[in-house]
Amino acid sequence: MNDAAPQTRIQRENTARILDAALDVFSTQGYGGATLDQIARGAGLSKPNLLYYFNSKAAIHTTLLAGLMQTWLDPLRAMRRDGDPVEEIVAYVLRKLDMSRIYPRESRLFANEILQGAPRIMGQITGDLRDLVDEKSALIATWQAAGQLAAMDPRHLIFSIWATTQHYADFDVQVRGILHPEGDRHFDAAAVFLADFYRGALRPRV
Amino acid sequence: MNDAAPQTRIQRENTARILDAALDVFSTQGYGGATLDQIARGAGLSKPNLLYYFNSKAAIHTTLLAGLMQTWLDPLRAMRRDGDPVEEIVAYVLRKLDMSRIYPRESRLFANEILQGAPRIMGQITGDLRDLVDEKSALIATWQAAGQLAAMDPRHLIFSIWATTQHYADFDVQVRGILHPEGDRHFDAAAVFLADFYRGALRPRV
Amino acid sequence: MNDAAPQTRIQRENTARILDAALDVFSTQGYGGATLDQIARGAGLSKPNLLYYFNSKAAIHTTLLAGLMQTWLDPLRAMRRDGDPVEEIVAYVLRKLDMSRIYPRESRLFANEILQGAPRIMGQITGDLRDLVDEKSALIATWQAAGQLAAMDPRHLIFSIWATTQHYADFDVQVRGILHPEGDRHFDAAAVFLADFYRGALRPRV
Amino acid sequence: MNDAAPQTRIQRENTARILDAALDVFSTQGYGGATLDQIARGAGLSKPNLLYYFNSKAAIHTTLLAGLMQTWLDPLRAMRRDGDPVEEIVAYVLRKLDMSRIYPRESRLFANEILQGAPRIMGQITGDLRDLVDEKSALIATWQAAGQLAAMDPRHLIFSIWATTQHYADFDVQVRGILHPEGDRHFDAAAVFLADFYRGALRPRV
DNA sequence: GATGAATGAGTCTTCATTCAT
DNA sequence: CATGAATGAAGACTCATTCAT
Repeated sequence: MNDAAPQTRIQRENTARILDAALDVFSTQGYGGATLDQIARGAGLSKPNLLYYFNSKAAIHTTLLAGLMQTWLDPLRAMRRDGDPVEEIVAYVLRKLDMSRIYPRESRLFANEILQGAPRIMGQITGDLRDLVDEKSALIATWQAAGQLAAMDPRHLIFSIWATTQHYADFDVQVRGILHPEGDRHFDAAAVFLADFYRGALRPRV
Repeated sequence: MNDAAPQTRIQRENTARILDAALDVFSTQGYGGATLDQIARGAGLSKPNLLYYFNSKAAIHTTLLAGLMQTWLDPLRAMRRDGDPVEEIVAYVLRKLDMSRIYPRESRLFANEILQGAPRIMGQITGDLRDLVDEKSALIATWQAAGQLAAMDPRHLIFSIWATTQHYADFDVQVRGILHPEGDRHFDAAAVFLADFYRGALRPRV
Repeated sequence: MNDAAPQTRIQRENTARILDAALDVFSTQGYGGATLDQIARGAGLSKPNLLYYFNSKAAIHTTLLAGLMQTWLDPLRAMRRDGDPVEEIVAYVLRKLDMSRIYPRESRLFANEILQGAPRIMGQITGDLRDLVDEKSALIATWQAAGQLAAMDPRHLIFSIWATTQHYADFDVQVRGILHPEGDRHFDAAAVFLADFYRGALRPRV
Repeated sequence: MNDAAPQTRIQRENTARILDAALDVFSTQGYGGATLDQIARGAGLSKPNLLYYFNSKAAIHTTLLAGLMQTWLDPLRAMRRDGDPVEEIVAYVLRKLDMSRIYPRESRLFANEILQGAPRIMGQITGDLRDLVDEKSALIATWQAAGQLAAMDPRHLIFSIWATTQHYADFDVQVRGILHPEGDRHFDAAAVFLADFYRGALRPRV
């Protein structure tokens, strides 16, 4: 039963509960550290029943990763040529930060996969991801050539955006441990900081 | 037998080989995904012999983490009040980037620990680490008040430095997958980028 | 639902398909190695539906074995007192060989059962089978006493017939592996060989 | 620990006990029907300890089959050109029968493997085994051409010898169920029968 | 200091079977 | 008649750890 789309209501529900529980576990324990027991418990299902919906531990993990990359690229894809370059990039930063706020577990799942050497998504990295980065880097270079943006390596600029925004999801406990606890309000502070920060760094130097 | 200091030469060597192998394994597999077999194989020792040096899997992991935090803070600790604030911070960025180049496994070990919720080092985070961040944030705030630095939240600034520099260690395979392969030369490009980038962002706005 | 006779056409068909698929699986995997999944797949039914027709794995196996013994004895039963003894026995050999050609899976099912110690059909062996062998052995002894057949232990003679003829079903892959592939033509060669062979061995020595 | 030859005394002993127990189980239950629990119990070891000696269920089975084919071919290999052809073949028959008496479990293991389609030893069948059969068939043909042996297909003759002799191992429970119980004495009767039988069938017809 | 031997507790997965619809 | 859903028990195999030598 790992075909196409789920059919019945129960299937849809259980599949969703499994993926949700699996996201919890994989994103914190990593693939090797996760156990089906934890996932089954989290989903409120017996282990064999869980395996009735997904044939293996790997299948669950694969399913989670499958949709991830595309969702992950959406904010960058949405960066457009028209409009002010600096604001276009700042908007991208803020969209990406929003992803970290809304989907922190997905971010950590992704981070775990990369830390392990990306055994399952290397293809997507050197494929879709690299292509998109190449394309957007060219766009940024155009802006820079036009003097609308400070000169700097576009790829490393993109890396910096990923790093600074994902940090708030991946290193969440550290961030919270250092900032005196304030719920999720630090995301607003982060947004303010990052917007200022990137505006400062990106504005063309005279 | 993880008391005091190792005695004989063989003991010192084996302890070192175990920690080195363990660093390989824990940093890529995470704690749960790592096995003593992998570590023993990497160290060229039998599993029982490995447990002669460290009483348990947890003991090896703990030993690795123990020294880590201090080493990790050194570059920040070295940030001094005297000298030009912008350059002082840029120097810190570059020191930190160097850490990622020289100790990528340590960086990944740390990232893994945080991703898992920092169960073993939460104390150090809300202790030494927070204290140091508080202290250096105050220093940065002083500089800002003196108009020597653009105004921005000092803690989030520090987060951004951690994020952008550790990215080159933690997301190494992604970075290499996107940049067309060029050995370790991208660290130089990263240094140039980050120096420019931070100078641009930090210089006081008129 | 393994009572009386099947009722509807669909029931008859499905029962037949199940038994056919089960014969495939049990005869090659043995009882323990067979799974209901394999059988259900072979029959084109869902597992629960399969268990609607037969209450258990054991029930299917039992049903298969039940009819088997009688069919298996028919060729021997057909051996008659009248006619030439040598040709009567040769005719039995050829009938038995035909069984191996037409019902190789049944032969292998039987062989599997015996290899496992005949846990389910020991009763039939020491009952019907032994009785029939006793009866036909007496007949053969009569022929031998009359000088119409070379003297030899009648029971071991019967064993030899079973062995040589069933070999072509039970060790089919070995036979085909040694003879260079030639479809099913080797059964004709086997018939010629066995007829000659038994005539030579059985004819009274002067 | 499935390398080369066992080293220590304990290893030798346990390896032997495992293989002995495994032979019991595989030869009656087939590969799929056998469980490591049964084998471990038979060997007087815990299951993990058993897997310390052989890495997997398949490894035990492979080890058992590995030596088998060669041992199985020895009696045929020993058939020599010199001496009386009929007696040479009869001697082969009796050697082969002896194998069934002394190594009945090995015979059943082999039979099980063939019944399942020889998935693991097909290579040896179409290799060594076929080569040897080709060679000895040529020898038999020579004898027949010289008028020292009745004319008949040599390969089917060899099949008949395998069939009649292995029958006493593979169908042991059936043989014993039909013959009124008499310990192992029926092997002597079988030897007498088969010697007579093959002499009668093989002697050249006038 | 080092290794062979052993194991209890898990971990993933399969299987025969049941139940509700 | 038939299938989706569920499961307890077992099966193969792994793992951290222990013990004796």
